[in-house]
Amino acid sequence: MSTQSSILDRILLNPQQRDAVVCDRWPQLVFAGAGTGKTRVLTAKIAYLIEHHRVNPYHIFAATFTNKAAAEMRTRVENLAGISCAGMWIGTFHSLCARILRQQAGRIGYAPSFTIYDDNDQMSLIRTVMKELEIDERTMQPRHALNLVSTFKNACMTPSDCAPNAQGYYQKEIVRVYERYQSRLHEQQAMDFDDLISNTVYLLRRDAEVRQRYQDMFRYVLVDEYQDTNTSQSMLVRILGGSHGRVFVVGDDDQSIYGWRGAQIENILSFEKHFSGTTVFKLEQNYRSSQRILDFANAVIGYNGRRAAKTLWTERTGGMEVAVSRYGDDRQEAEQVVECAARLAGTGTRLGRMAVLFRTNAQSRVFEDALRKRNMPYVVVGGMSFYERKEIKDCLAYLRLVINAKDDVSCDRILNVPSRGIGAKSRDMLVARARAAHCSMMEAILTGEFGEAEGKSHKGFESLRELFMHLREMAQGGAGPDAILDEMLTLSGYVDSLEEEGTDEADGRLENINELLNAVAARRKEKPGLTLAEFLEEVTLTSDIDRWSETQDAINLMTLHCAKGLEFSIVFLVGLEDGLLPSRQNFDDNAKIEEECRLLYVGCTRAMDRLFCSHTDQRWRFGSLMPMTPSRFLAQVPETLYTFFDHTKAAAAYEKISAATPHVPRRQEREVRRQTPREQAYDEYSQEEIQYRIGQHVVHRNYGRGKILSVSGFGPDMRLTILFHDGTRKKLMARFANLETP
DNA sequence: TTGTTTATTCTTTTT
DNA sequence: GAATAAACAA
Repeated sequence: MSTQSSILDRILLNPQQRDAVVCDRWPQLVFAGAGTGKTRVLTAKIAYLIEHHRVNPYHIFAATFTNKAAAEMRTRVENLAGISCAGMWIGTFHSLCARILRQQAGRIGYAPSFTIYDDNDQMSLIRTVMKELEIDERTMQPRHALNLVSTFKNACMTPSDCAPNAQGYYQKEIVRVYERYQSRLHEQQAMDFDDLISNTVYLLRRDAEVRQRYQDMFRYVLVDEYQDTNTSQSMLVRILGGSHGRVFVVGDDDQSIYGWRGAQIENILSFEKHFSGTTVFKLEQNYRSSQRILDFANAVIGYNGRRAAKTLWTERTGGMEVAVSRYGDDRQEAEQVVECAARLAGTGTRLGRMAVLFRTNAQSRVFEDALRKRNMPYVVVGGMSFYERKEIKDCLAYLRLVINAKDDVSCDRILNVPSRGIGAKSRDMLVARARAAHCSMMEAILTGEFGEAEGKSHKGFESLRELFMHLREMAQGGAGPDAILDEMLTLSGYVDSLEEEGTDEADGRLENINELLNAVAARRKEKPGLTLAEFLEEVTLTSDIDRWSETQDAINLMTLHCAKGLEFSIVFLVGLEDGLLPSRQNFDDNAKIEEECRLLYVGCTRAMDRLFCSHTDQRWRFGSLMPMTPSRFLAQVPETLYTFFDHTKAAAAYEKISAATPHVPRRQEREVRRQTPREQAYDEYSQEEIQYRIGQHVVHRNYGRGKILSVSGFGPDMRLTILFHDGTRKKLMARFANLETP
């Protein structure tokens, strides 16, 4: 790092960005509209502090919402300031808090190796709690209970804080569930996502010594996406940064889309109230999108009333028109979007720079089908991630139990997987024994507490005891996660039982397990000292988007939420219909409708060069065709800001959009995503696949003439529902039905 | 106790 | 239509 060159010479900043970076009057708030260089300012600020103000990197606390954003910040600071950021406090709120809590676990009655429960684990726990309290799932939905518990925690309210405010039977029951849920978590040495934040806040509030320590340590507190912070997160920022006031937050109220997760848009709108003497900056020059796209996006967000005043502008005047298309149904929508993408790929835009964005994960399916049909490579980001699969969760549960024998949720999960003759009855007996001995299920197994249980289950318990004795010994002996996982897979019989099954599904699972082994090994290579505990924490706190990178040349399919913070040359915004965007579930509440509008705005502002919006007349939902109307957000965009294409009126309109996008011969492209054996089976089958359509008339040799009501599945799994002339309705496997067309 | 069939609810969005 | 839970058979 040369002494005469300043950070400001090495990074290009406009006057507003520069003002924010060099400002030394704290606290500071930056309103950064979409595509205005938010990350650039944040990283420049850190580099500037380190280099110009000679701030020790370890005195900086920088929080983001995704690991991806954190990793990006890290590497950019490293490049800019020419230092290594290893060990620096740059991370997500959750991982930074986990780090503090592991250092201080003893102070709040936890072991440093506490387990982190994800959404799935939370659900299992709340279910067992409700069962214990004898609350019927029909009177209280576990999902709803969990949401309320989460709301309490986000506001840093303990069960005893809630109790006095609880009115009526239902609320009192909820508090009872919360109380029991929380004590079970503690007994099992586990914390859920919300606990990571709220327990840190409790710790810092209660323990003056610890508080002092971290306040001294974190002399600068920086936060990205401040509009997404919830109450506990803003409390944390206030505790850490409030005393010295050196707080720097960046955000955009127009991109607040996590209200449903407790985010308080008020945190950014009234930041100045909490932090007196705040200097406010506004970044309004957009470097991402063309003028046409920006105009369209601005019109969309204009639907909302309450906003911090700002006007985005760009030097990229003109650009291609925004297209709004109407399609007959979702299948047509998918086919045409894919066709359009293929054409554009032929004119030079790489598929990796295109994205299809939708409101719900379920919408990805039609696009996957359409893309697969054309042999085009695609990546689905989010949705059911690798680490959410059953077999992977099972493996992780085993590993968690090795570290933390108090984890009953994990024990429950693997107790009889693979089956060892321990059914519901034996399980209940184990739980009863454990409770009598004041210990956890696994602890009871390890001490042989299952006693003289007769028959099959005794053998099962005994094998579990041996397995875990062995694995725990390995872990204590310093064995790495890869070795422990490998040993567990063979000794538990997990692999054997899958191999025995021999079905395509079991093969797929085995393959996934293999991939997990590879992932652990790879991670271990990158970071040789990686402990089992660290690996598990990494896995639970890492999401699908964190691993996403644009290097693959495949079109990206993801939800609007997932797309935040990303940019693409070409964006297809699909399913812009009332009930979907805005979601029907948010119809009742105006604040929620406004959040849906912001969601659409986020989607529009992802596009750099071209934006294609679409809606359909009919869409398959819940297994039947539902009539749809265009989104109310589209209705208020002036028609001059886009070109409308009606694809329901057959060829004429279609020709028009074809002309708009130059035609190129279809290219055969290889799918980047690895195919599972199951998918290969489908592909092989589809070579000779017979096409069936809804409404098609067919003849069956036993049942006679009939009409196809619905088609489900594809390949060898394709099923047909057929209404026969005698009025009977039958569901048949297409490949066995031997249908003829009359 | 296990594996199969039937009934039910469900879809927002995720660290 | 799909995934899951309860119900049922073996």
